[in-house]
Amino acid sequence: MSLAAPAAHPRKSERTRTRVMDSAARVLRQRGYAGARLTEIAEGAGLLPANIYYYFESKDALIEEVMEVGVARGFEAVRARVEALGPDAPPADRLKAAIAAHLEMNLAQDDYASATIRCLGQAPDDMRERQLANERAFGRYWRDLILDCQRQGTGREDLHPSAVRMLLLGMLNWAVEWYREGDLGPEEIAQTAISIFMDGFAVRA
Amino acid sequence: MSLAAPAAHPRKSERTRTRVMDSAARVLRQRGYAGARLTEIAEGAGLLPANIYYYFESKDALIEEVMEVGVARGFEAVRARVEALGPDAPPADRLKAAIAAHLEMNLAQDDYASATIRCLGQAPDDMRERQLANERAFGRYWRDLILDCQRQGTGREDLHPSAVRMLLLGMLNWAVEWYREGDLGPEEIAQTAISIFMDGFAVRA
DNA sequence: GACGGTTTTGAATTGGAATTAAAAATCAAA
DNA sequence: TTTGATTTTTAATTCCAATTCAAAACCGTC
Repeated sequence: MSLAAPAAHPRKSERTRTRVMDSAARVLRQRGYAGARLTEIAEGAGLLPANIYYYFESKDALIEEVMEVGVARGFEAVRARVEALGPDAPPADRLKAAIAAHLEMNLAQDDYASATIRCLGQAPDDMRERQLANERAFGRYWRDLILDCQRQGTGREDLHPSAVRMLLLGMLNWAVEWYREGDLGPEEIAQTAISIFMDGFAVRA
Repeated sequence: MSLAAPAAHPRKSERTRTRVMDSAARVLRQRGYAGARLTEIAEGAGLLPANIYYYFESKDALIEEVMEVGVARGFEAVRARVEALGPDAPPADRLKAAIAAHLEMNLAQDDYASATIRCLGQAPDDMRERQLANERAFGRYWRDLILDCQRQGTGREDLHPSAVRMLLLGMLNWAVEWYREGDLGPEEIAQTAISIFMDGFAVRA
């Protein structure tokens, strides 16, 4: 009558469950997979460690659920921003929008998305496998954004599309590691990333 | 008469100590900071876990030493490749050489360098502080490579140099997370990275 | 082949964090 | 206000990996 069945309680404690996940996402973003202690997560949610087990099977189950939400939200944010351009927007604009959305999402807004990025590499093998499977649709979406540019003639065709994708996503994802609130805000960083990725650092001849 | 005093033993066991560090670097690269078990490190070096304490104060001391070597080697590889161009090489060429060296070092050659990259974000706060201090010289070197391009007119001046540096290094460092031996080798990836970073993905008008 | 220093071993010990279980408290409704 | 379900607490317990320690084994040298 409980455990890992969120829908089983139409009751009010749904709220608490969410609070636990929010706290977990924050801690995970901050400390990474292995550094995250259940005690700190519980504290952040305002309850005792043992209590978490009323809502989640295990620590790993909690983390995995956070990561699922993270992927979903990241994907949604990117897609929404891209689709908002309308169906006839040029592929290059779509790609730029995706970059901005991804970066802003991860730097400014969502602990879930950035926690997911940080934890993927640290999670145990089986968990990572499942997670990567989850992200595949997201990966395809990026791949298509890039391929559309190439097909339409605005993206260079002499570059291996999947290398392009990985390098681009690396540039964006790694920002989670170094970004701290300060002089340069997420929007400026996003614009810089777009500018470098699309036009390059070199001065045009 | 031992412990953390490598120079105290001009004896032959210097060899074993190195073997432990090599193994640690490999495991660290593979599993990350928290995922690395002393047991696995010992096994990889062909000795028992307890034996490690004959050579190192603690697990953390071992890891920290690996990371120090990692930074040093990474820096050295980049600098060597850049300096090899000679003192009059154009800044853009120097920057390109640095990118290639960094990427190839981390993807193909050195467990120490890539272990360092992976672990930095996961290490405990005090250790990370010390490590970041260590990397500062490396960071300055990259900064200068970028600034020289800008000063000389081959690097765009409308971009914030430190944002450029972080995004570039992100693109390179993240490759450690996704790269697996396969179709695309380190050299091809390096060339793609250089091409994207310098000239951009967009087709020139 | 015995001796002192060096290195390895095996068998505890420790410590921290996850997890469990059962008792208490809370709460919503009858 | 009682009652049954839901939620929280308290107090173990378990588990696992790091660490310690004292005893052995090794090794070059006299």
